[in-house]
Amino acid sequence: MRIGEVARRTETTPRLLRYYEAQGLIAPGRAENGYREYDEDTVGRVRQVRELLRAGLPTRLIVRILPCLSTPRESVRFSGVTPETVALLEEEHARLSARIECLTRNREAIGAYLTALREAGPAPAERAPDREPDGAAR
Amino acid sequence: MRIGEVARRTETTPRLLRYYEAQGLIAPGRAENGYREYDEDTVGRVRQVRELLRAGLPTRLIVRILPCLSTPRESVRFSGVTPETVALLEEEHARLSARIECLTRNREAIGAYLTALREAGPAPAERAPDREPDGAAR
DNA sequence: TCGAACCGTGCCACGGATGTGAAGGTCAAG
DNA sequence: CTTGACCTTCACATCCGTGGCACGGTTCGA
Repeated sequence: MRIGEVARRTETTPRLLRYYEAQGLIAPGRAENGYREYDEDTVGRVRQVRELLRAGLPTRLIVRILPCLSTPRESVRFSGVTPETVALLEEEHARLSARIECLTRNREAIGAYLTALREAGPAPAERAPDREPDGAAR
Repeated sequence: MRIGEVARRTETTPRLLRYYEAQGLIAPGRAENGYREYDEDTVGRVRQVRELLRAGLPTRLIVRILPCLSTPRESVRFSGVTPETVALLEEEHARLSARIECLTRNREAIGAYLTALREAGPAPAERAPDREPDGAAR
């Protein structure tokens, strides 16, 4: 598969795919004519990268955790794992946990606030009930 | 309290506090001589901001959710909440959920990988079993 | 065979985010 | 007066994601 098709299927652009390659996030092969040659997996991989980026992870980090996530689980390439790699992963694992915890705490705070709002008075009799009584959330 | 003390107590710098102010994250008063005047709450607020930033939230977002989180829960200032604000909060709530979900999924993938590693062969008879048998995480 | 569409490289630049640094002036106190 | 904390403003650095342009090679169909 060539770059254009991958771009279409991942809703990105060739430009961005080359950028990701430069960042070490994907590593396509090359055809004889110099064209990049992508396999099927790339599409999923790119999607995962994008998802992680949207979640706020920097590419640096993604580069490091992706190898352990993307390749098929079956083929156990546990052989080449150095203790350093393990330490790195454990560190990232902890980092992610901290991040998740923080986000969860704050999400819950927002949730609680919203709940309180709804209970305390959806319309303080001010003059409001004029629009459609049902508030379609966006 | 002046900027230097806040900086010390939040482990930041005056520079950064001015920056946060420019971003709308804090809003100190001013003394007659032009010096910024911070109240006690600022310290906690700054800490929370930093935490959220570390968790990967952009300041834009923090600016908007912070007002609902920081001020004391008792004094219910539910009065001035427009429907727009509520919608905004709901949106952010959803966004946070998505983010958390994504991070959780990937953290678990890392966790699973690590577990598999440990089970498959902590040391392929190379020379390892020497450290404390219990792995204190981190 | 010719052109269009595609791919390649390299480079420059923008825009926003999070900061940091430095210059130059003011204020308060020893 | 000198020192240190504070003020403002301009600039710079980095990262991430993009866009653009130039310039050349490849593929494919009319």
